[in-house]
Amino acid sequence: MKPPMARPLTKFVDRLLSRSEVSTASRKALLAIDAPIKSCKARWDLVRTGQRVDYACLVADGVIGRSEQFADGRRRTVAIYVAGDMCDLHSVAVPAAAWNLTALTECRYYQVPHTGLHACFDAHEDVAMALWRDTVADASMLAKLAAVLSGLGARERVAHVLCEYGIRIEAAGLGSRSDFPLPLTQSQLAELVGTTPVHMSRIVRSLATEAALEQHRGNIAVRDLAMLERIADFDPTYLLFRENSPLAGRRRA
Amino acid sequence: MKPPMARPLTKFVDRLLSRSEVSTASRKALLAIDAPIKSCKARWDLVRTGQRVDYACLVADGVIGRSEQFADGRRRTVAIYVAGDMCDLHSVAVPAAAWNLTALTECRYYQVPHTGLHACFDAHEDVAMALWRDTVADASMLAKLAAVLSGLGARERVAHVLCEYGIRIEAAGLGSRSDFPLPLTQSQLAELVGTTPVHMSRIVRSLATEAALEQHRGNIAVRDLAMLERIADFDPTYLLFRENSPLAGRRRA
DNA sequence: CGCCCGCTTGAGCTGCCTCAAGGAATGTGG
DNA sequence: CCACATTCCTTGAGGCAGCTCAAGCGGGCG
Repeated sequence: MKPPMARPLTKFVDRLLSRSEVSTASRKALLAIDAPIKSCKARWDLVRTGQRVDYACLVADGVIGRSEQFADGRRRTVAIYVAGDMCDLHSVAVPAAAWNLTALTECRYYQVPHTGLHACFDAHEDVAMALWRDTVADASMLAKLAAVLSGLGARERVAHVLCEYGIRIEAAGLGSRSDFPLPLTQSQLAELVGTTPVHMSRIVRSLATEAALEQHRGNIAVRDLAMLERIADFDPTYLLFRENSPLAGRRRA
Repeated sequence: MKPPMARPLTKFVDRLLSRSEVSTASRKALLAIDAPIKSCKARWDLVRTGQRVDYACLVADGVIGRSEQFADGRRRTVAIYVAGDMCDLHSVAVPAAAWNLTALTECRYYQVPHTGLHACFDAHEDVAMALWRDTVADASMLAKLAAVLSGLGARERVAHVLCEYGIRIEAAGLGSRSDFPLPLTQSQLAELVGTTPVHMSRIVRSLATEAALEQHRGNIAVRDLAMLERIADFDPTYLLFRENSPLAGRRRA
């Protein structure tokens, strides 16, 4: 099996470009970074709370979740990352993790050395801003999730997560927002939206009729996207895509 | 009334130092930034969604909340900031706000020009890292809140918020974690922990007996802090204070 | 004084959780 | 190829945490 792309950071650079301007020189520097690729099975912890890392994980394939664990062992997922996402970019600034990264599906990922990122960061001011901006986007998604968790009912929360995921998948070029792969288990989704697996099942059923969801072997097709977005009260502004992008938000007078 | 300190960023620099190392030269540069001070009454929106700003708000006095608004007008608060916090540091990287900043009490705050921060950021590498690190800490609190909101009951959520707030107040030198000012309304707290004001009232009562809380004119005294922390399953690691700090976490084998 | 705002208390309703069991799909060993 | 385990989804029934609606109460302030 040959590597999926010659330059590990290709997809990540695309991601940065969806939010920031980055000069050609800076892009070259980023693409020059080399990073070993790893793979792991579902349920594997890539990083554990307290662990000190000297690389950041760039998802190449599969879905990775960031979770917090309570004393009794229960976990809650607070973010999910797909191909092209650098799921612990923050680790460059804070090497001792205060979170867990877990493979939610079988995964491949690059271990991008901090040294490489740091060098780019120092040498190219626009890279520093782009990385910072991406960190902010990540935080913005967390803030949104917190708001959604505290303010909406379970059905609306699920709808919201689906909307966000769809757009991000589209941004990553892995599908369209109305038809995309979603290789997660209902239990895993439940852990993300703060419900139980049982209730999740009922919600999915109800959304399936209301927004005309169709599921086929790990994929989701949304026939009535407008309805889904209305249920979720969804506005993609918080994803911080560039204003000229078709993915940017439109609402808010 | 004379200004509370000659250099607007004094407290902010202290804040940075609680998480990062910053050289004396860099500190001087930060302290040299000048910023106008403003004041406003409770309920005032300092920044609204969609607004474009060229300054960041540094809290001098009072409490400011970051909130997300739903289509029906309901708001949920996802973060609160006290004196010394730069509550939209992110705006340096993302000038178009995707959030609201609202004064929860009467407030004074500095409008710190982005240009000044940007200049420091460019000239001093350690400032860039420190700012990034603070952004990450902010995100870490959001992640924690999301986890707490989705995983704990209302009573536990309130306990958690109190623990976090207490430590942050202590870090800011405004009180101790077991006796601190909390000038927020029960309705405002409810908005932060995702409950209703009515239920908030009952929770406060129950915590008051369990963890021996005492309230006296806008202040809270926690007689049984250990109990409160146990209820909340609280571990301050996620606040990312320096490891040698008395505020850093200890748990997690 | 009277108004408004924040807190409290009560009573009834409901969204969601819990517990429990059964079924489909996939994998594993004999 | 079949017996069996495991994982995931589904469905039902009962219970509770927390919401809603409604009313009363105290304090600050015009």
